[in-house]
Amino acid sequence: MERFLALARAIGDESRARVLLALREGELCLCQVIELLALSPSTVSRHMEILHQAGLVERRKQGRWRYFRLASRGASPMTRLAIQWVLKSLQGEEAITADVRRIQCVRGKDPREFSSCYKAS
Amino acid sequence: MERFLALARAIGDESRARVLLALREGELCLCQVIELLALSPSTVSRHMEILHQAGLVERRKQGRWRYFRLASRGASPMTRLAIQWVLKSLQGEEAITADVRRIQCVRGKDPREFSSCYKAS
DNA sequence: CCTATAATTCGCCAACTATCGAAGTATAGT
DNA sequence: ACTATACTTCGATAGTTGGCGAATTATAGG
Repeated sequence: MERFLALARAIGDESRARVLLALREGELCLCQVIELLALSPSTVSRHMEILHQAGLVERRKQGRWRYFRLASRGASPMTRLAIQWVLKSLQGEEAITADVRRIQCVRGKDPREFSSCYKAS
Repeated sequence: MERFLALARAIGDESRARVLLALREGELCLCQVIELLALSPSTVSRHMEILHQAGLVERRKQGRWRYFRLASRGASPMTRLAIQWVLKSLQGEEAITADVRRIQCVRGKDPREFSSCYKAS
């Protein structure tokens, strides 16, 4: 029950829900999420910690960067149900498609390249 | 997006999640839910209002009693996905099966009969 | 009418949450 | 070593949430 409530509460925040949808297209590092949400690094770090604690995202560290991706293989059934629910429910939402568009230009790029990329859009 | 967040937040509370699972077996009136959760009437009334605002439950008034049931036919796809998610995720949880057992004795009965029924278990 | 029961509304309080900025850690490049 | 960038941790603060009891409304039955 506690695990389920942690999932629901992690999802029930607009910023975190947006991150989950953004991660559907592939992993992002923290600084990319910071740009996406336009929140302070400390706040975003906390959001990602909550998503990780709930089991919704997996993390890896590479050099200076911390990358996040949706939990998938290896995740518990309850976690996978939660991810499927949020993806299915929010797919097509205007706020989400706008995020996907804005984040397009930094997908897969080396973090050192995209610093000026967001300012344009 | 707001509607989705309201769904997630409504579900992300232990008492409200328990109510949703209890309603799976059929409608309950407020006083039955009060007994089930062992919380004050005002608190439970507020919980049910939140579930109703989110679209998760429908209400009807009959005499002195306010009955609640899961939203089903007529509910939006987003709402139905949320209900399916919580039912699927929590089915079999110990806390839930205990609730189902405790509430068995008042299912369908006239509310005037079940006042002493809970005290036994 | 009067009473009892069911439910709602309101105001209060304690606990939790989202946010920030400041300070600290970690890593890469010079 | 020094600097710059990425990230984390901590403390403060404003806002939200969940709980209660008291007061109110609604309905049923003497």
